[in-house]
Amino acid sequence: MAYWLFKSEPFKFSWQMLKDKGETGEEWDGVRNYQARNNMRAMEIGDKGFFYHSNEGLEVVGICEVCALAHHDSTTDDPRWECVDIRAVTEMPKPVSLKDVKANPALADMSLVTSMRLSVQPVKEDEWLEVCRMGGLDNPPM
DNA sequence: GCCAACGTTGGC
DNA sequence: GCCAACGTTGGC
Repeated sequence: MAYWLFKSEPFKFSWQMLKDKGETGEEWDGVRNYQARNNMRAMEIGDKGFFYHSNEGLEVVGICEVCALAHHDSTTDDPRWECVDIRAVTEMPKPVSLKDVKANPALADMSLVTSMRLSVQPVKEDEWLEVCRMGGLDNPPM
């Protein structure tokens, strides 16, 4: 089991929109970055991820999980690009802002801080637990 | 809206 | 295979 972080600009695809998709989830298409794609290739069914709103909000708003392994991205003919499907699992009782993450020394090495522009990031287990704690999730999905 | 960071492209 | 040019991302 591994942990990840998915970034999205809420006016393009928001947490609310993912929740509305229900159990079926949504194809995480549109990624055109090798590192982000490789992260998705490494994902397994049931892997959990933070859902982060970039540009607006700038906070972790919820937790999602991988419900389909990496497959061809239907929004392009280019065979290089693949994506997984994700679905909403639970909402953060208290969204965790980028500011809060940066202010927490325990999260100084988190990709969100060190690789700001990467849109699909790996998250370490201790980081996962810490952000869940900050978000008010007493029993983090694992 | 600006701009810094950084990934990608393409000429050589 | 290098590197300059260019495009995009994303915080501020």
